Amino acid sequence: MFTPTEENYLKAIYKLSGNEKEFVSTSKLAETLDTSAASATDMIQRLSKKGLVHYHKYQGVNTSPSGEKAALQVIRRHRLWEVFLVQKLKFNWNEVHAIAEELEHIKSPQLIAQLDKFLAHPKYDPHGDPIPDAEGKMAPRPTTTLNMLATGDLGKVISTKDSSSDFLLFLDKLNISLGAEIELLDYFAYDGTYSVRINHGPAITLSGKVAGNIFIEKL
Amino acid sequence: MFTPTEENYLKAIYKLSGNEKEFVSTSKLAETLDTSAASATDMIQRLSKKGLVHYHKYQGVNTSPSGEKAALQVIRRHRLWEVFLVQKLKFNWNEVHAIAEELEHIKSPQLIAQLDKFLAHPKYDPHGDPIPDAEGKMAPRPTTTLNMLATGDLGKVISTKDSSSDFLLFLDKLNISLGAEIELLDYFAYDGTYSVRINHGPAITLSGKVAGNIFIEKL
DNA sequence: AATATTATTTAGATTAACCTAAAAATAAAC
DNA sequence: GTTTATTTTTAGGTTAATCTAAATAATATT
Repeated sequence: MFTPTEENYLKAIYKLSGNEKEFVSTSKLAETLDTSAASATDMIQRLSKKGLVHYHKYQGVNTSPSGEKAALQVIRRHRLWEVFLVQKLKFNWNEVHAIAEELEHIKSPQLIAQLDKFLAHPKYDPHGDPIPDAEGKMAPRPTTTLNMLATGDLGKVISTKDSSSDFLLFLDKLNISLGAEIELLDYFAYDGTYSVRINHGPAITLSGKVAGNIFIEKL
Repeated sequence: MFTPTEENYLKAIYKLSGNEKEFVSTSKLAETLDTSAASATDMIQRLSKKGLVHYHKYQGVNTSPSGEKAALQVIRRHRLWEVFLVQKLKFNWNEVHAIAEELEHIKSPQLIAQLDKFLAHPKYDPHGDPIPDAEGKMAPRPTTTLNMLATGDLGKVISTKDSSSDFLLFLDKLNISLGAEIELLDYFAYDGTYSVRINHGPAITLSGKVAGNIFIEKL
């Protein structure tokens, strides 16, 4: 079907282009995949020839319907493996991404079907990201981040926007996990920081960057 | 460390050279790995330069100590994944080999350590083959096959010599699984077949080929 | 609007893993 | 013990995925 590299490009293009199906620039894609712009151009052209992406020279790329379908399969596999690693193998949520990056390229449909069954058909991965079903359908990603709340609002952490190991370890240190309740006490325009209470604990300060990477369901 | 292809070659060389550490011919290796003799020579020379095999032009190859260690790690990963697939994901023993061939190349030592723990440190895979521990040590492979028993002997099935899907499905049909008790009733020199009783059931006939691929512990 | 800067693509090379065909070495046959 | 057949190696080429450097297009600046 597809090589692991092709799958990685499709996934990255799909994710970067977002809900609005915006066109993704070669440089953005190359940076995401930690490769050169020349390599990205090369692969984009290969994917374009296979009809997996829409490509306009110098303008950017987009997944085509078939490319999106392929990307969603990779994302499904990735997220199911992450659930397995955390729930069954007892990994911490910051350790699973790199391993799932490898596991996601094993394409046996039976394997994924049985894994999904074994995990009791999970709907979200350990970072709160929705898992596409076998047809590629999944729950919408949340849109509200902690920094969008008004002073005095109470919210529940439902997913992380950044799932880098560093960020997740930092959240661990702050005792912020999925399901945690966060009350926004105050906003300081001067340095863009937030004063919050986590699980009804003492007031602490969060940077704007951190607050912008925590998806919240308003309560 | 090693590419998946390098690992496949090391594993094949290790297995083909057996307990006696015999030298393996290029053609045998190429046939096993379903590739050309030229490709095999190519890879043998690469592995030799890296000190992973002992190689004498036109004579054959052998794993060196470092090559053997690498091969045992791959075999360990392969067999652990097979246990997972059968015990946890409920695959039949004939379906797991191909999938484990892919999973075995994921090298995260943490992943394997946690998987091993999750599976409660299994000593044997679903075909009865011993699983090397983290240091590469494992139980010896059995030596007695069903066709070595004497008339009237009773034995227990402890592993399969051939683990091809076809053979395993055939054993399923005969109701022969690991742990089954087999009594050798008679041997017919004329066509090399055996009359046996499986789990104290009715007498049936097995070919010499089948009898030679079933490892037995004499009871 | 012309020029400078940045982004993108093309050109040309490299590496791993393969292939076929030809050459060389070993083993088998007469 | 030559000759023939087989096995193995070498030579040369291909594809996927990468790279750097050069060329071209798009964007920003003055």
